[in-house]
Amino acid sequence: MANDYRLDDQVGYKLRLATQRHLEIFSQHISDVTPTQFSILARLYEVGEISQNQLGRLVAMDAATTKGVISRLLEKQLVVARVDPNDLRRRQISLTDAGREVTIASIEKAKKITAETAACLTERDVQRLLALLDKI
Amino acid sequence: MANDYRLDDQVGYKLRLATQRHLEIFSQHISDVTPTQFSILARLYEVGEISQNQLGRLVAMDAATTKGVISRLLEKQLVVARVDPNDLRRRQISLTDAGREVTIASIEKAKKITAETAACLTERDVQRLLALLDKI
DNA sequence: AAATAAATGTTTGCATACTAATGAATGAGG
DNA sequence: CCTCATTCATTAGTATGCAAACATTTATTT
Repeated sequence: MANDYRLDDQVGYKLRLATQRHLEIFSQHISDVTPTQFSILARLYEVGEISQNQLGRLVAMDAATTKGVISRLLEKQLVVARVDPNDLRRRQISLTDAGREVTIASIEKAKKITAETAACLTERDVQRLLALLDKI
Repeated sequence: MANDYRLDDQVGYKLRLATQRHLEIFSQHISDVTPTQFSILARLYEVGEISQNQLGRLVAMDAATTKGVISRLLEKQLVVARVDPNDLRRRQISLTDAGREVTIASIEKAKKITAETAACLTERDVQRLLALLDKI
């Protein structure tokens, strides 16, 4: 029966709504970069200079998506790219000074974002949610 | 300190990964419509003929996004649109016979998708996850 | 060494998704 | 009846995100 199917109770639908809500909170706190761009910056801050595709893999983005995100970060002069002399296929990406500043400042704000997103949840709820999302 | 921030432990990041995984599972089972298109179809199946914008609101999409989704469903001839004679601004949307068939068939598949997405979760986990996502 | 395979990055095309601006139609109040 | 705010739909612009096709470079195999 198709009549006992409730869209509102589906995991995929709820995931979209939760993501929607989170993106809204994000943009209220951080306006200079998008969530996706922030992921790249935060990861780059963790690992230092690294090739473009490898960086993309570290944040679970495919090469085409990564290309676009990096292009926009290059335009904003938050990162720089240079060809790897040891492997001419690779573009090594690294943070600029401005990029490092934005990243550090954003990380502080991101902590508030995570807190606000999970405002209705207890600490245990958050851990539980992360664990459940992990299993998917 | 920015050093105690772990991207991998953030709700937003995990939401993106979980959504990614779910979209992959979805496309493996249902190839004729996208998850977004399916949401529209499923809701339309529930409520019957309704105006385009109102339908969009019922699945939490803004007018611009709804417009694109409906256009593609019209091209596939799964829905039809007619101007509401009582309000010339409105486009009333409804399922075609083909659309109804696709919707019913997809709902059956969607049940499997939800099951597979939550394969690593117990029934209680799923309920808990839905409740947690709801709170966000 | 030559042929083959694999990895890296780019481009194009399609589908979401949001903001802002626009135009048409409606309804409420004066 | 007329104005004005609101609603509805569309359009343009920006940003993800994926798949597929491609060129370049590197690694492997024969």
